[in-house]
Amino acid sequence: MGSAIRDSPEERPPGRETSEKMPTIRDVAELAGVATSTVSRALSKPDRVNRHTRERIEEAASRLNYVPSSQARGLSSGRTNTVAVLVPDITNPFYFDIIRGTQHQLKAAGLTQLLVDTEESNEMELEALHKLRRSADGFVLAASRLTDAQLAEVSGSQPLVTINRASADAPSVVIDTPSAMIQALEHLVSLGHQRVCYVSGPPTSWSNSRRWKVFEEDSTQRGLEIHRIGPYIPKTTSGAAAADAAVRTGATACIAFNDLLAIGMLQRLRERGIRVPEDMSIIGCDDIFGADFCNPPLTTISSPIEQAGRVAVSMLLSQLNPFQGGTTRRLAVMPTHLTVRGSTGPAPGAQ
Amino acid sequence: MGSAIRDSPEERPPGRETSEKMPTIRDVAELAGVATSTVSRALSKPDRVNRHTRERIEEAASRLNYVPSSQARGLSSGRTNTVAVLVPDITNPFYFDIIRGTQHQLKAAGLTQLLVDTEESNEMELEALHKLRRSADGFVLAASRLTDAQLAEVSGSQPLVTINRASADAPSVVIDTPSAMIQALEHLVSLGHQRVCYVSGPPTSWSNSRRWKVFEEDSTQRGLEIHRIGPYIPKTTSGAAAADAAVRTGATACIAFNDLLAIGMLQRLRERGIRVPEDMSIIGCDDIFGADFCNPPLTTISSPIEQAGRVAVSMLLSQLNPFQGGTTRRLAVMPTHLTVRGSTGPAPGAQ
DNA sequence: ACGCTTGCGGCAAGCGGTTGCCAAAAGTTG
DNA sequence: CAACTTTTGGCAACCGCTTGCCGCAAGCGT
Repeated sequence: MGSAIRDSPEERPPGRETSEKMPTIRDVAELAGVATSTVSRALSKPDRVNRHTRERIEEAASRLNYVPSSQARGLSSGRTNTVAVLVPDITNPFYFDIIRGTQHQLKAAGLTQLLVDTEESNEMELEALHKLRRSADGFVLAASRLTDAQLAEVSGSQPLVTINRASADAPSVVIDTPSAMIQALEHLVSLGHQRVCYVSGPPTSWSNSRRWKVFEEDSTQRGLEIHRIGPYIPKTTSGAAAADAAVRTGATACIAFNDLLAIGMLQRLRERGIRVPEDMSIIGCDDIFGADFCNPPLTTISSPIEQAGRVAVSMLLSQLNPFQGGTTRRLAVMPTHLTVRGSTGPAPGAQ
Repeated sequence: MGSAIRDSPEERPPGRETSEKMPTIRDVAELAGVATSTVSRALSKPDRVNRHTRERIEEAASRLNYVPSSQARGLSSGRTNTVAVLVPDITNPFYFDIIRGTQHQLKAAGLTQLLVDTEESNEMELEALHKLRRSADGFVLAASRLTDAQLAEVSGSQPLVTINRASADAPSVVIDTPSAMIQALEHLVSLGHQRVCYVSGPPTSWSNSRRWKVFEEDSTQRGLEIHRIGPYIPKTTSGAAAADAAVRTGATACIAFNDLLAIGMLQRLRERGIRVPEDMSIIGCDDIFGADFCNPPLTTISSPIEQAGRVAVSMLLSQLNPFQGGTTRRLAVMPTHLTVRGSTGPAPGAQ
């Protein structure tokens, strides 16, 4: 852009009929007979301009079908009106719900969402954070794979909130799996299970370690025999290997890192003729799409995932506009509970 | 921004320690001892600048941790390097796969994806198209709910490609359900079914009418007794009503608009003690996440959904850069096939 | 050695808005 | 009616980057 030629203002290059030039703020100003600055103000700070003038401007704008360029706006104002949401795996239904939540809340605030799939990779996450620095006003990191140090550093330089990843350095919304994990173990124990197994997910996942920790502590306290297998990639396809390993441990019940893994196990066990829940009970985590209609329906730890996404955005917003009331919470804890379905039952041989 | 004060260049407003000013192209130019234009060129058209100079610039850039502002870049170049993808329902697994496909291909091309959920609404779709005109170089409309006229108009003013919505006015990638629909009916007939029912989806969905049309024609030709129920919102929750209605028609087999509906029906039928496939066969459409592990596993029409997303982006790209070889196809047809699982079986009473 | 093509880098004018400052207009007050 | 305050709208300087046009200098052919 930016030709220095200004000789014949009416001259138009031939061709290019595709779309007549888009109207700019200048066009609106001209049509309304005011300066561009007035148009700008009329549109973004309505009180700063006389009502009559404003109406004239608004009419001109709509007559021209004018839409301000968010690019230009961002350039001069410094804000992009965009929030980037980073998820480790866009195909995982768990994140779908988060995405839905963030999308909803962002739209309500008039911001646009930039969705990024980091493919479970620390590097990609870091890179995205870096490259999008200029393009987003803030970030929502769902299940960040960053190290504590990285997180601290990033958080120091740009507004961000994490989901399912507590940190002293960044505001977070965490899903309170521990309490439901205890409910899950309670449930298993009451069904007579003595040998339980935790099927673990990604080693870099904060929730994974958190779930394991609670599992271990609580099971130990209850005097259960505990096993741990994994780590597995949290997809249904890893479920087969997990199922086989689980069977070998001799456990009668498994709690899987997430539903995807649990569902994969269900499929494999069925394939091998191992009955669920008669021979083995399975509990998942998250209550994602599909957990209610798999076979058998999955007993799982339900969490208000979508709400978590919404809360995350709210927290981010209050960080971006420190005024507007709204205490800037550093931590939001979302409650969870055990949803009992068909994949858990009495331990084999229990009376 | 844009204070007119330039008196004391070193003066800095107090506070604002959050993040030191981001480096601009100017800083890089200074550090490398060249003009900003040279930096700009070194970074975007590497051949236009001497190798030695380029290296010096690159080093300076990385030393400063420089990331060009896509906003400013877009403002002057006219391109946003962003493509908006509009889907009717972000929570529908079908679109997940599309999103994944587009995201993948866009990233490969160095573009960013703007995801928009239009909530099955014609108005929202139109509005998004309008508001994002300036923010995106092009659009991918998945299962557009626009009318033909609207689509024609929009398509005339901005680059766009549709998925599952053929149109003379816009390039499209359509999933060839018809051929698989015939496979499905063939499958049912060979199992002895005589009375079949189509469970329809959104009336504004092009694929819905398309599927119904083929269903009707082919069934008639085969001399089957046909029924049609609906329309239903394509979610599992509508499946219950659909199942009840289907049972009342007396049909022994149903083909549902999509898997969501089919899965919902499966659940309801099970609840009512109607066995699938013994008492009734169910066929879905799309082969989404979950179709393989529901109970019973769903016989469905599989489509290369993710690939459709990828192809759509490719077509859009060749529209955006008319050069770069690559015939600008106006239509891509994705093949489909019937995947037989457990939800279909011999017609009740058939020998 | 000279005119010419080429390669490389700089100049500066924008892109389309926003916003600090200011002055004219309008409203208040004594 | 003059002096003073408040509105309201315009001016113009950017925001950070791209790009058309130029000019300088090195490479070339004869």
